[in-house]
Amino acid sequence: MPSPRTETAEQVSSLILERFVPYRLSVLSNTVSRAIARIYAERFDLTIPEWRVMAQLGRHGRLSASDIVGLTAMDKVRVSRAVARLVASGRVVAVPDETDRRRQLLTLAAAGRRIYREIVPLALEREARLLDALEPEERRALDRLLAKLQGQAAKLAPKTAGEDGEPD
Amino acid sequence: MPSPRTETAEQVSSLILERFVPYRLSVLSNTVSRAIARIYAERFDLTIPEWRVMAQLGRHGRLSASDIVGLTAMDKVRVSRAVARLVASGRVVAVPDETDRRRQLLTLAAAGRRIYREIVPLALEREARLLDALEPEERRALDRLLAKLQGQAAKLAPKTAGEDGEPD
DNA sequence: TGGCATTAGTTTCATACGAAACTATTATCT
DNA sequence: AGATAATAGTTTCGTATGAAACTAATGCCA
Repeated sequence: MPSPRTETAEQVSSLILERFVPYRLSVLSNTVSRAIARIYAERFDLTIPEWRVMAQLGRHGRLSASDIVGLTAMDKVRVSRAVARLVASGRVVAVPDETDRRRQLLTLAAAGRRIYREIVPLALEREARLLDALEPEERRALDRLLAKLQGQAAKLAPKTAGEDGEPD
Repeated sequence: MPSPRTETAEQVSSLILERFVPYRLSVLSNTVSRAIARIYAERFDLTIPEWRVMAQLGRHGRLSASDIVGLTAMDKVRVSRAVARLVASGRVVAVPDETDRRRQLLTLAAAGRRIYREIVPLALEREARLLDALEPEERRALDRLLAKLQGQAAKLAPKTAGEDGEPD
């Protein structure tokens, strides 16, 4: 492995895509996503946005859609659609908030809780297998790097400190 | 920052999305992507697949579409569409390969080379700004971690050791 | 109280995506 | 050579995406 082009922007005007961090992040993220999305899709007929909504409801109990927007870095359109499907499939219950009739309070239905309890260990196991490639110190380093990069990226990004989309 | 759940799969059946590495990778990748995609889109009316094709042609000179598939982790549908647009916009020239008439050999046209020379420094500058948040040793660590994780993720992934898609 | 700005959430619309099917050409096997 | 498999690349088709417009309810301020 040749020493990477890490010294700021030297090696002027030569760009090797395979070493370009945004590209590598994109490829990695998508490889990982596919591996994990299979669990949700094949075994539970869940999309990733649906899974994220369930994860938040499973952890926090009762939330409005906009709470979930704030928690998941998904935009409200995505959340709205995910919630609609979850309600349609009987995995989530929505009850109107009587103190603010624009809002609906969402909770996992029994079927949703059942699935949630099944998925969580599978998801954690996948994550563990991914991290198997790393030493313990490397995992801590990863944790720190992800946090730092996310903070920096948010500065460079436009309004929508978005989520899924197009990488590079 | 609480010590992360890195000890394999302890803390059983508790999943906090904000700490879940696949999720964090997804959010980061997409935040970075948006920041960078803006350059391509606003200033050059280029999509990311088009940019990737140009990056490979800019570096390697003359390639077939399937060469690019092999180099970019994009599937052939995406490459095909990107190439079609690049040819339509006069940025890439496609000439039939006389020794194998299924193939077309692609090169950057003059307009494509011009754009390529303009984009490369901008892309590298964005990358540099992202990495500004890291110390030099951290950048080296990032390089290593990305490589290791990509290797491991490829093992867990299905056939299509894909690219863009849906994260978590 | 009335009116204007906000917020919650949905719908519309144009675009991107990729699996699968398809066309055309080349490779391989007998 | 003739048939079958494999490869290059395109098209089809159903689905996902998000910006922008929209509906409905609430907040704010004079």
